[in-house]
Amino acid sequence: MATSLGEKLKKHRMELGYSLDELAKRSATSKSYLWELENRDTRKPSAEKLASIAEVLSVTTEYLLDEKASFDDKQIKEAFYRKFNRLEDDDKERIREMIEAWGSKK
Amino acid sequence: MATSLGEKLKKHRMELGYSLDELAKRSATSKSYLWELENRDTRKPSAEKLASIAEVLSVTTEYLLDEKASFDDKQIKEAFYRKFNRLEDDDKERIREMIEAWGSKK
DNA sequence: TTAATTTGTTCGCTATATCGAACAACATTG
DNA sequence: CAATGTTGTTCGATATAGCGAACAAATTAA
Repeated sequence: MATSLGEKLKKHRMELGYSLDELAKRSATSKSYLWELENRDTRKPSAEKLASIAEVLSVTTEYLLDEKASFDDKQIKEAFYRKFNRLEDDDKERIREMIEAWGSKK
Repeated sequence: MATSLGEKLKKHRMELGYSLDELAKRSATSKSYLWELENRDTRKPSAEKLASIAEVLSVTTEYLLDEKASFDDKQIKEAFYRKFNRLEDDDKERIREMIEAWGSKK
């Protein structure tokens, strides 16, 4: 199952239906460099770039980097939380309230 | 509490009682580059390097990268996380959608 | 069909990541 | 004290990260 960084990037990008250009715009990268990351396994992106891409793809950098890592729920949840954490404070608060309310409705 | 990458690296290295040279040998880096990472905040290490260092320091790359992250955030995160996970599936989905939407506004 | 638009690919250039080796400051030992 | 070892610091050299723009292939519009 050992999937390379490039394969993972491509897979998750396609799953979201993004073109290289689209992903480049959403993350802090360029189309051409994304292509290199996907197709040339000699590339070593900076932590910043990779984190930026990982966020858009809703995965963790750990998952992207680890050749052996499989894409399980933990990865998704971690990424989910990180996304939540980047919201503005009052947006966070509203989400918390919802979770609170829905969590006790049963 | 905004701690820079350099400050965090130094702090955790010292806590382990490692010299620059020692950390360089244990991770896949050089002494001189470690010094630059700690003292010049213009450096942007590759994901590989950072992951290697993070592993030796027993911290995550996410923690190292996120200027705002502090250790005590973790408990809060865990609690929130568990609560969210206990929701029903479609409630989870709605929350996810909101985070997605609010996260990409602006 | 052809024209226009969207995608993926290549290429050359500049900035910088990263190293080894030299140097400085300081501690330790005899 | 001098000698030796251990840290931290600086610097020049090299490889490559990462970009924009040009090009090619595919898709959609007309």
